[in-house]
Amino acid sequence: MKDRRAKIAEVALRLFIERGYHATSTRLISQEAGVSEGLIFRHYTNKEGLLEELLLEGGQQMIFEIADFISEYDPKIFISSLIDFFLDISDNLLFYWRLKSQLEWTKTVWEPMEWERILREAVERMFKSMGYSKYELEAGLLLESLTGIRYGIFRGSVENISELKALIKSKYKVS
Amino acid sequence: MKDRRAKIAEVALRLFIERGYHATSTRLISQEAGVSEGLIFRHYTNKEGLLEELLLEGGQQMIFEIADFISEYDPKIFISSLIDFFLDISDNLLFYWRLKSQLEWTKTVWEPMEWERILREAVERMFKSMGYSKYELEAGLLLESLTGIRYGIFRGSVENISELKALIKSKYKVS
DNA sequence: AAAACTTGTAAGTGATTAATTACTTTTTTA
DNA sequence: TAAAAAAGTAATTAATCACTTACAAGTTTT
Repeated sequence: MKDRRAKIAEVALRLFIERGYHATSTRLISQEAGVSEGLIFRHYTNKEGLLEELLLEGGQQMIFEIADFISEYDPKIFISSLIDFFLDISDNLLFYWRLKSQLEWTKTVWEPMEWERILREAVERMFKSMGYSKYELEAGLLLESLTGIRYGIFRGSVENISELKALIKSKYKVS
Repeated sequence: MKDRRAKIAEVALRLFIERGYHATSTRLISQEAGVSEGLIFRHYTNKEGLLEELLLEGGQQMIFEIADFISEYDPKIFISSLIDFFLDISDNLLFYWRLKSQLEWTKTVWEPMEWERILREAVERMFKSMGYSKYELEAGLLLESLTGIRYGIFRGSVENISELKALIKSKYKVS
């Protein structure tokens, strides 16, 4: 094993999602990662610091992923891509999505991350260009709805994802 | 103080929401409730039993609340009431909503509660009676979207709740 | 009012927690 | 290649965890 720091992060992310942040001990992380417990604190200031880095790392990955369609000028393609982004949950983003979902409920107010602000602005711009008068409201509705549906997928209460995607796209007349 | 059992439940519910279930110790609950720690275990088998009773109690309150519109035959009134139910978050349901939201992320698959099944069936029935061919899909879309928006309200990312409600209602032509 | 039962507490229990210590090994730099 | 820095560990720390015990006080039943 080479990069043990990365191994710790990888294992911690998986365990935080499977068991929850507070229910995951540093001892368990070290055991599953095959390193000593002290090494965790050598690389990260504390358990919370480890969590924060995971969130930061995931956030940067998100910026990278949304870059594909964020500057798309065709509203149809943009919105269609947005829906795909939220509901086709790729393996490399799955863990980040779940971790973020989990953490949103411990804090009273969740400060939106950079990628969330970038995305919201882009969606608002798009609805404005499509001639919607209440474009901010429309953007909020679409984004929160898609978030809710993604939660539903995680929860196991959404079955026909592809059919549902088609339905949403038809409502926005983008396919 | 008379009913100390109820006091324990009340304090525990508040703390579970403010700090999360795992981050809330039985010691803290007892201190804030003004009782001995042992009394918690006199009334509840264990910490998890306390949590389960809170969920059960809240679930029964939910059944009581949805009873108001669940058997409404007019689709316009039904859907309008449904939207109000999800987005006008009354004080007596606020804690339950938040607790449920929080817990959905520790388990891999969330078994829907009784009130959720009752509600979903009713919404499907309603869309069917309105002539929607894909009534199950439509019900799912509306319910998950409303859940997402409610999450957004909790998170602090939804501002104009009344305007947003009006927008959704206009999309379903129910007001 | 005596017996039976419920409700309450103070003081513990062993286990587990995140984090630190003192030290060794490996890698990088000068 | 010698010195310095970084990466690693085993063992331990004090604090906290959920929960129990042994017993006292209050309430209901007979």
